[in-house]
Amino acid sequence: MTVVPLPFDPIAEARRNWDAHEWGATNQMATATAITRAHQILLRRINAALEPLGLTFSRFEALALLWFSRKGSLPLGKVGDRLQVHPTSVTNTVDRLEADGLVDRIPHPTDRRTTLARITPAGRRRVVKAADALAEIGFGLEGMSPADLARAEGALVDLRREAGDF
Amino acid sequence: MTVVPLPFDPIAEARRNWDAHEWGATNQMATATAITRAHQILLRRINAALEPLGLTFSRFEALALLWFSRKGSLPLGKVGDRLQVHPTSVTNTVDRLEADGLVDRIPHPTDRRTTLARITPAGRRRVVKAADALAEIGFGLEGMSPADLARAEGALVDLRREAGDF
DNA sequence: CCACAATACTTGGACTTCCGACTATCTGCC
DNA sequence: GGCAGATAGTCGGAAGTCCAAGTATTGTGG
Repeated sequence: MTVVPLPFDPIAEARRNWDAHEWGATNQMATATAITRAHQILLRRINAALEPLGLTFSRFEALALLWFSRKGSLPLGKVGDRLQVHPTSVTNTVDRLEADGLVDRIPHPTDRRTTLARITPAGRRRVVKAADALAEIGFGLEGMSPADLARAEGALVDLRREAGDF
Repeated sequence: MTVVPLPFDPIAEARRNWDAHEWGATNQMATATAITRAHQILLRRINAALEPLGLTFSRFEALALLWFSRKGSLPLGKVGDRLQVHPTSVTNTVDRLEADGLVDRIPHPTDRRTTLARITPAGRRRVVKAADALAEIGFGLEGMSPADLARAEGALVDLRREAGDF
């Protein structure tokens, strides 16, 4: 992908245009754009760091969740709730992790509707390597000062809470 | 999608686990997760608001960019630079906008390699409606206070700049 | 106790994004 | 002038996300 620095901040530019046309909600527009761009940057860097390990960010998130879980397994639905993704995305993610032998599906002991995803020993080894790789690149956020990290995280708490993230 | 509030902040939880395993870069991990979740929330709300208009967020961004441009047209490459997306994504987006009659492709007057995307009158009408719809929902950021909007935007400036956004 | 509703997951389809590879065109330097 | 390399865009394929719909199982109210 071409990475050619622009001679100006595109968000400041958008702000001017937005105000000129009196479209309203300019501050929200600017913040939404900033979050979108930040996410694009993050995801590209993180996925690039995980690519040699045969993982993507979403697979890593799922794997880390299982790794942190007490029994090393969780119902697929719980995984979706925690990662805030659609059930079909969980199916897809677990399919791929299972194909790579990092996870397996086992039946729930009492509820036959439910399937558990369980991290395998290979999965545990892989997720540790991936965590190292991500820590190595500072999760793609090396451009941010500690103060900015805290500011960004804090500013987004209310949005996540109001949206039902917790 | 199921939206079941969790009884705790998953990021605080991840922070504890991360620290317990001494994986490093905990602050970056937390911020990266917050940005990822915020983006998921945003994108869902914005696309839901645009769906009745037959648009998606990426198509809207491209359309708005053309609408703001002086001549109502831009080379496809410029669109990609401004939106920070891959050239193939621009091809895809413009294909769909063109199929809906909101944009057309015209040759560059002097450089025959280059194709311009030009917004049509229908495109101009549509983008105004879409901007109204997005302002109506505050770009999906109604959960954030004005102070938090500014904090988030400010905290992400360095990341964008360092990544070549401008 | 049994029909109806809710829950858990999967399948198929649409959309966006990226990468690698390819064609066409322009630019620069010998 | 002409060839090598850069630039612009497209195509095919892989991956992620979502929605709508379908199957299987569990829960519940009359």
